[in-house]
Amino acid sequence: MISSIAELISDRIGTMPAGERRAAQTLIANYPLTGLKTVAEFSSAAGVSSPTILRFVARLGFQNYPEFQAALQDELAAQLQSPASRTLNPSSAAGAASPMLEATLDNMRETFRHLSEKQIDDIAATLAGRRGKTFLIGGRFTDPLARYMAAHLAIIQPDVHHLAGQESIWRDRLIDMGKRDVLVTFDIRRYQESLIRFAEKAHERGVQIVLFTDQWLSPIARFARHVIAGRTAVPSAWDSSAALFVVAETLIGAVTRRLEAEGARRIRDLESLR
Amino acid sequence: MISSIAELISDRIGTMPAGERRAAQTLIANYPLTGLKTVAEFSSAAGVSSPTILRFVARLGFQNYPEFQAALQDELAAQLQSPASRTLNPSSAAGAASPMLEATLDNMRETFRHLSEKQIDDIAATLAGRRGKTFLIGGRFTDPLARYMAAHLAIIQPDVHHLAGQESIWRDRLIDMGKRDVLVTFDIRRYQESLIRFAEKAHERGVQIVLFTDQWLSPIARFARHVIAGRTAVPSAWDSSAALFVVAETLIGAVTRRLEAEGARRIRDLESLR
DNA sequence: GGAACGCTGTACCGTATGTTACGTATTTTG
DNA sequence: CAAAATACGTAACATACGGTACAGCGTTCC
Repeated sequence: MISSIAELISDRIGTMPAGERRAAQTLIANYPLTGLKTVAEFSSAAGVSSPTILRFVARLGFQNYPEFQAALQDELAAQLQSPASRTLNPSSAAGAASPMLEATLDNMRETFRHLSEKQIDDIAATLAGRRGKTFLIGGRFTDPLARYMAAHLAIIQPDVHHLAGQESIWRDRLIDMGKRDVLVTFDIRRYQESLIRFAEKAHERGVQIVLFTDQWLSPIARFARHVIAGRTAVPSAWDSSAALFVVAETLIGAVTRRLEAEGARRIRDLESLR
Repeated sequence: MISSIAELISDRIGTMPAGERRAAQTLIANYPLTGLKTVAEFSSAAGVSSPTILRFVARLGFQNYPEFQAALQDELAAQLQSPASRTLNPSSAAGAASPMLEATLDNMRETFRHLSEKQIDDIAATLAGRRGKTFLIGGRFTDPLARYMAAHLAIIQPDVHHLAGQESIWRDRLIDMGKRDVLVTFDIRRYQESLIRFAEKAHERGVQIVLFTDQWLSPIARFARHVIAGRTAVPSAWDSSAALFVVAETLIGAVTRRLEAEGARRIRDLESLR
């Protein structure tokens, strides 16, 4: 059963030629506003010509463009009058449609339920307040998270390093690490021996360790100053790092806020370098 | 402070003559839809003549009718993009311990609302069904997402490559790309010139492009076979890639399920290598 | 490799739309 | 009560909007 135009589009988008597909994608991207504008605006937004837009709406079954717009407006009217209908849409939005999404959302709520604001603040203070260096490292699947965090932190403060590549390469960096430094580690099942060894050595040198792990806690938790335990279970062959990702983003935001005063100048300097 | 047009109207409705007041009332009655229709429709709905409508919008401070409609559309766009502001009372926000988390959860729901299951399936089929190679690339902040996806896909199928490092290095890889290959690109604001150029060249070689972008669509959308538009707005100095991350995980899961039959042997082989 | 097909954009057309001028009705004020 | 001012609608106008014909191009299928 196809009730909305959006569904109609995603149903037929596969059978459309390239140009019309671009039209469909731009419309879906911020639905339904683009469809309420003029043909010329729609076409230039999609990067195609006007006739392509008209052929697109014709393919959807509308006689002409105004009829298409009227349908969009009717849909919008129904939506605005009963906001509940949007959350309760049984076909696409509802829970059962994407169990993956639902599980992920649950994971995040659960993760943050066990994560107090004070904890976030403390960790942000650790990352923002220190005078030493920040190192980030991750495991096989979590290394991208370390990179993501490093990419942001490196902009707002100096001496942020992501440790990549061979294990032997990190080990040599240990010599640079001391009590004033922080090591942010990502490690979820299966926990990697090499990471554990490295974290332990860093800990012995007095490095403060911030650990992102799953709810079963990597062995690194023994050495860690701060531990963030995210939920990872989803109906998939793989574990999900999404909850940890969101915590990482939250932390990036918190650190940024703390450094805003001193960091603003730094960001301005960076902008001027471009 | 008057922020919305509705407020502006109720502010000035007292000083309006009878005809314009009727126009104002019919517009408020089912706001803002009547204002998006034509002057003739608006006027007949209000039971007045066309010029009265035009005088009405002129009194509100707009130069002409299209300008008035554009303002309404902008307002609507802002409203539709942040569903939280409508369902959640911004002042109360009892459950919202972390506004960052709430915004992120909203982003995900909103992202998946615009993303049909069929679309995911189509993209998964593209990634799983091809006989060619898969390349992944990302921008400054999204490159970790490309890495994350590559780390998983590389396990369940051969010829998965993450493109990293200098632009000149990717460009040389273009020579390996052809019609049977797929390029997964991550690009959010600010869109990177180098990525756009690269995607365009790949497109010219017949490579199928799967694009992860934000709701404003990277220019790469013009060349893309599939476009995933994720919501990125959060109360932070940075944009959030969390929604795209979850889509990536969902896609990884979908591809894995598709390859399970043929891929099972491969995974067994990998296990035995450890 | 050639031919047929389908897709896309350019250029043009008719028309519906927003806009304006003007005359009439209605209200307001002295 | 008269006269002026304001408000409103009818009708004519110009613009720009949606729609169409056609040619070029790429793609696919013999």
